[in-house]
Amino acid sequence: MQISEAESAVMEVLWQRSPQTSEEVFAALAGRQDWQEATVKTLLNRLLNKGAIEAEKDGRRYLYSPKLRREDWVMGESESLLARLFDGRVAPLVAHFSEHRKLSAADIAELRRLVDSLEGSDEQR
Amino acid sequence: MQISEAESAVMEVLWQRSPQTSEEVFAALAGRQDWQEATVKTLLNRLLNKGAIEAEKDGRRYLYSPKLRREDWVMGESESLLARLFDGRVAPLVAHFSEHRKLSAADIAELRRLVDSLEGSDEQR
DNA sequence: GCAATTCAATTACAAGCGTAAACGATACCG
DNA sequence: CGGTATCGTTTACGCTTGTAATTGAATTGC
Repeated sequence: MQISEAESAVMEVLWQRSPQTSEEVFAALAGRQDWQEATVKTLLNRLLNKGAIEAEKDGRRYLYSPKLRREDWVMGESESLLARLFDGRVAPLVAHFSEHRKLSAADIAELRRLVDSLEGSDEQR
Repeated sequence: MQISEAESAVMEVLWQRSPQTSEEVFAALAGRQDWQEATVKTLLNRLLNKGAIEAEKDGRRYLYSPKLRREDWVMGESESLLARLFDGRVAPLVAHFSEHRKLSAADIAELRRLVDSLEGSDEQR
């Protein structure tokens, strides 16, 4: 499921809360993206055709909800990036950030806590 | 500097070794991407226009070299993904992978080594 | 020197994307 | 009822991308 940049902004709104009408989505987007309402409608339609969202009729309007789960999308995007840039593994990405001094002490502490907890409940076989 | 998917395949070849002629790039790509030579030339030209590579005349042909550094490109792509999906931080990405059981024991060990070494030489202020 | 070859540069063309306006059906107000 | 507002649907349009073929300039083999 290929979601474009603009489409993903709409998805984020629906992931936050759903179902929503196109007008609500438009309102939620205002400020961040200053699109015309027509633009939002186009994006909702494209997402519908892709099967990323679904629409339920409510009187004369529609209520839109995600079908694609954010989890799955995030995982897909992440794995794709890791595959293309880091041989598919997470550690080299972390290493790359550290080599470029992009890790704060807080980041490192957070990573440590994570790693600690992972080593605790390991042995997944 | 925006590099498309197809263009990045060409960049990877040039990052591996440079300078190279268009024919060498084409040869290096064969198998992975089965493009016509014309396609490779188009991509080289687009990269030239974008300023991502440079060409040095060598008789009647050109030798192409990267101008954009892989490091910088990788960092840009990575930061963009983190910003869009993980609030700009690395740890949540790692957490997401672990929650979805995408981390092998080897990955975890590698992360631990990394974190250990980072905590050693810390205090960057 | 002229034909054939070889490069790079130009042009092509369909699909996807960002960004909308226009259209058409329906519902509501008076 | 008939005009008007309100939705969703269709159409639009320029830009990028993937994928090439064509053209034009230069070089090299006879």
